[in-house]
Amino acid sequence: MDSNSNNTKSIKRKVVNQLVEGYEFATQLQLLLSHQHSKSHIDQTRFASGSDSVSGDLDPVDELIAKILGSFHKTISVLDSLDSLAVSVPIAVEGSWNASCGDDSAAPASCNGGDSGESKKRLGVGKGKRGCYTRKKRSNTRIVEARSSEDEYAWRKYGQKDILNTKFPRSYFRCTHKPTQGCKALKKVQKLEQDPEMFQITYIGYHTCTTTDQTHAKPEPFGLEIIMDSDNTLAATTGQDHVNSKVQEQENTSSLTVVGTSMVKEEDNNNGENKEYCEGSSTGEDLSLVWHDEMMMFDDHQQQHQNHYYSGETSTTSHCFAFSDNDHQLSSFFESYCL
DNA sequence: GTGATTTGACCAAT
DNA sequence: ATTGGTCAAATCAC
Repeated sequence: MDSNSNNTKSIKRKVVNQLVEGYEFATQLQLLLSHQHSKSHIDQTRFASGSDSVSGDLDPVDELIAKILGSFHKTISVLDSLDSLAVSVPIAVEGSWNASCGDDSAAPASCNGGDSGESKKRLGVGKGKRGCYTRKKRSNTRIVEARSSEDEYAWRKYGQKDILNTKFPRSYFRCTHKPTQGCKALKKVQKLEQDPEMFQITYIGYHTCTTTDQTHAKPEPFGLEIIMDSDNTLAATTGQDHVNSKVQEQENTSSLTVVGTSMVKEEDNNNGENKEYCEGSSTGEDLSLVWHDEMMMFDDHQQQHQNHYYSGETSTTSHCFAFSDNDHQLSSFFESYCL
């Protein structure tokens, strides 16, 4: 166990280094972006013309993004090795995920063999599984406000419901790949009453599918602004200056901060199936993806999409990284780093 | 014919 | 008891 802890220390050191590097890149990127912004270098055309930059000009932004991603990927692999050491890595992207682990996976408690026929299956059809499921607390949710409910994932609607005191119904989606890959990602979409043009999208869990129709994430409506956890406490914002006021209001509620963070997109490929894949067990991969996402959002941001993002992952406000309190070494490091 | 959506029923959490 | 979340048959769209 001792060698293990030594190992852990050195790995953590590596992690810190990588993250610091990422942080620096991110800062640079932030500067760049704000510059571009002030030059009103907003290429909406890129969005309109269906994607990919007219990219003759591989601008420094792209370069930086690549660096950042690289940096985070390194981190992830380090964390992975940590994981394989069976060391409990507290770096955990926040949240009581473990608590909610088993999430969907857990077999319905009372539904199985139960339901010995009888019941009130008025719809007959001996399936006897209707409405049969166990509801769990899900802490790993991210709430987004966006102009469109679309994103780069393929979702399948499985329900709609009128919600008390709300004007618009809420729609329920699950990943299209659930049947084939056991992907457990879910999302709920509901129009905002104040602004019916906007949708509040709640993402629950992460994609475990190796989905590829994620084809170069078309610059969909995403453009991050706020990231909050399911409790509505601020979790992250982009590093942008113009963090919208909503965020600011929330800011004092968050103690830890991070530079870019947000939701995870490209899940870990430990395909849900057998492993309960506690969504968010955060082997660190989450983090990278998170970052990747964030970058996309930065990009989108240029398109003036004012979407709000909340997340249950990591806490953040603007410039520092933070980890769950379990990892004092890291969090204190970043706290001081950020001061 | 196949896959996606709709919709009412069912169930768990509060 | 109420309400949100899920199931799955029916229906729709391609």
